[in-house]
Amino acid sequence: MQHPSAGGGRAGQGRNRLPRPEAPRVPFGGSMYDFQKIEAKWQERWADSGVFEVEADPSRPKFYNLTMYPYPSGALHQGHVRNYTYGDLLTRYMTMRGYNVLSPMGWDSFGLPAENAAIATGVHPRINTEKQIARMSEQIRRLGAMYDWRREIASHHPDYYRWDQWLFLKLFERGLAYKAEAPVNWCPNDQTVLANEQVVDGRCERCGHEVIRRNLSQWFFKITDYAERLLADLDQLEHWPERVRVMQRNWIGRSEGALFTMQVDGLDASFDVFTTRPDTIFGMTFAVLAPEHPLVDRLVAGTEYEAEVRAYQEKAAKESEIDRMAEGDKTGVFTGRYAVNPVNDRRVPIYIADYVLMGYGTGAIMAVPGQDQRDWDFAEKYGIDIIRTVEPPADFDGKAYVGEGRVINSGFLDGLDIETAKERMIAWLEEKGIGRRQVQYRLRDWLISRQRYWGCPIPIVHCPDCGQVPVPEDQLPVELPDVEDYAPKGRSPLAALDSFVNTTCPNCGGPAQRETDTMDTFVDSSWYFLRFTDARNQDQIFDPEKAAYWMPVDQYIGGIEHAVLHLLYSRFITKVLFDMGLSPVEEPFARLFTQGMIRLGGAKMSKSKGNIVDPLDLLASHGADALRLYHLFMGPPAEDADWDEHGIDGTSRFLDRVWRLVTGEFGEPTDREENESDRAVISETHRAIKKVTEDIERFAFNTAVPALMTLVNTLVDYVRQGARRETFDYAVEKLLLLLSPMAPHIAHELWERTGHTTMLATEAWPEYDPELAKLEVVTMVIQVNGKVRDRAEVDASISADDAERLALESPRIKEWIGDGEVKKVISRPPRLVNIVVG
RNA sequence: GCCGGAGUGUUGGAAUUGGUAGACAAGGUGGACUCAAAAUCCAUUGCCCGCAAGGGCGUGCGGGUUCGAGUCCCGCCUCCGGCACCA
Repeated sequence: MQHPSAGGGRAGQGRNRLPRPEAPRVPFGGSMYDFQKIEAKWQERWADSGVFEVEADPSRPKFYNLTMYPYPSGALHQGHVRNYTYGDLLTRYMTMRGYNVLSPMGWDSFGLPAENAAIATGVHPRINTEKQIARMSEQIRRLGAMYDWRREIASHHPDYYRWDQWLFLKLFERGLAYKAEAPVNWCPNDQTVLANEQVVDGRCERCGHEVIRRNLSQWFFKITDYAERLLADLDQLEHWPERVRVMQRNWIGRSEGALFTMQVDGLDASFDVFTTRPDTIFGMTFAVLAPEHPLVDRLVAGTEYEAEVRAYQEKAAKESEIDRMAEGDKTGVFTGRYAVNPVNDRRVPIYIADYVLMGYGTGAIMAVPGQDQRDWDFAEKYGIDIIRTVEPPADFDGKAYVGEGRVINSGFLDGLDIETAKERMIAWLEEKGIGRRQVQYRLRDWLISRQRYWGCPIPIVHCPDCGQVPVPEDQLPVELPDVEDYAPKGRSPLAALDSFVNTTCPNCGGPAQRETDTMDTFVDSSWYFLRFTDARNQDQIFDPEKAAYWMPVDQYIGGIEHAVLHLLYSRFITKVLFDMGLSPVEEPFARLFTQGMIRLGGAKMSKSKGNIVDPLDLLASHGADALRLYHLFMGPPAEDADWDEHGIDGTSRFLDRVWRLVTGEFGEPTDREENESDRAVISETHRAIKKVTEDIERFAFNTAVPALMTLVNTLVDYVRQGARRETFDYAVEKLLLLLSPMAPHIAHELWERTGHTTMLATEAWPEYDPELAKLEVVTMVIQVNGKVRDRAEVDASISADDAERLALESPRIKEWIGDGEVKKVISRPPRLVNIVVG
């Protein structure tokens, strides 16, 4: 079973496994160039040249350009095309700018689709996966997207996942990986547990099935230890989209408040509560425990309330998240016990209710209906007292009051503003030793074990005597064995394989059993960008020196769907590796770009909806350059875009015009004297260089393409009207340089056909001359009272006075002024003069 | 509910700092070429009035600031996304 990159050969080795379709396209007239042939030719040349194969070289400026590595589904879709088109444009552009550009590609190749296919067909996921990888890498090559394929990685390969296991052991050593029993999210369809991040609206992020809650013993990564750093460092990520940072901030969910202990009246028991409103403790009229709270049993054992409480607990346990939230109306039951409010010794009833979640804070709350709408709803329903501790405004007619105001009914806090009262109360709690200041996060630990086959085995041995024993590093990788039956039965298929499970304890040598769960595939992807810096290293996860040169990723491009999944996990793991002294950076991705989705008829393209526009068909009918160019042209890269079936015809026509322009079909230039029209062409060429360069820098590819179209339209007119050879050749040369990152095949072919012996990809990006780029003559608008009434062609360097004079002399303007009085003239040469008439 | 983003021709979109609204495409219409069609080329294409010259209106809605607002401010509406019984 050959790893896709095994042998370390050049990209050429795997090429052309799929036959290139014959050009079935109805060409636009007889002049259509043979893009199929040209694409094949240049893809081979680029691969053979090794231009995009790079090494760390501290003497040169680096640019690490990364697109999110794909799951090898076997079929390239438009989202991939958009992604790789943007990425490749930058690879080529930055290469021409003189950077040492690292652009690697790999495969996120563990995961459920391959395994589910295996269950259906009986074919081993490895066989399927590697077939898909071969197909997809071929398809990516056909886009003309260039990568350093020598660095190709695939997460299902033991050379890769042994470092997943190594990483796991390092986290285990540091106390950042632990196994614990907890209520977890279980997807009955995928037959596995899920991390919180992988549950969306109570449903499995993958398959959409409703998730249920189960108490299971699972492996976690302690990402909560890094909550504060993950939150604080978001501020440094100024080149990330604001909305991704907001999503992560929301997800981490930091809140400040106080934690304090309440005694249960008449029982030697207490429980802690967290509140963000310590200023309102005097208003507490009841307390609520989550149904799963461990204290509940003791509260009700042997009392008349026991039966009802147990019934409620069972009901809550059975309900899915969706059911719980759908109910709207708050429910709960009284436990028959009272807690003592520490600030005034008031006895308050203790309820259990499912609106209090075991997973957040302490799983118990003080309830202050006067200042909390949820508590108000509950108090109203169960007839519990309501005490306001913040004075609402006179005109307030709502229920719970959560706004600003003066504190009332609160003993020593009365009269204070809320903020001061909070501080005062925290100080009081600390002084009395019953509470303290507390920062609480919404973020939970990352549940990383999965009860599925096609993933990285967790390198732990369970020994009856020694407990959890890590597999020694020199015994890695723990290889994923072949199994007969992939179907999950509530536990990993590996558990059925005695030869895998039964082993000896690395510690005492006694009989022991292997952990049979596999790791979440997001573990694989949380450090792959570091592996790319040193992908073939057999001795280390990566060489820190190489990582020091390449990291951080300068530009990361991918979908928004990973805003709080992959992008949060990667930040966490990078910080851990930083703390271990391996990663040179704490933040892996300096710049992040999240591309919009491609839709068709307003809906996301998907196989199930049957609204797929297959890029492979377009590669055959219009070619890679036209396809790439249309993706660039479609709209702002960050925004969703609707696929227009005619759109690619437009970019295809454009390329055809370029071809005919350069090959002389619109006319041949001549050797004549230079005149005004030649200087205008030079000037426009420089403006195009300026525009395209600036637009690429600001990720405005959708306006960079029109800049080239405009230049081409001008050059077509120019050559038809009799171009001067020297000027024409100059403009065409710049045009091809500018076009090369966007439509590389045609640009390279025409570069060669215009007599260049160098490879376009390694030419320097053109510079523009600001003087030449200036317009000599511009259209100045003349307004009267803000309305355009006349226009004049003026010298671009016209003075304000001259512009004003010219405007006032215009016969049409004179007419508009009539006998009105000119009160003011605003002269903004050379664009505009506005005459204010009273 | 809280937070973030967006509303511009028939369509995708452009207008980077307040200064010609609609670049560039797509689609439409008319024409040239052709036996015909495709392709290509030319013209035209925001709405209304007008034979024309020209004029009026126009960037979700209502106000405001300004000589001048798609752009800035205030108040709404609609859509998209995130978080949400998180104490």
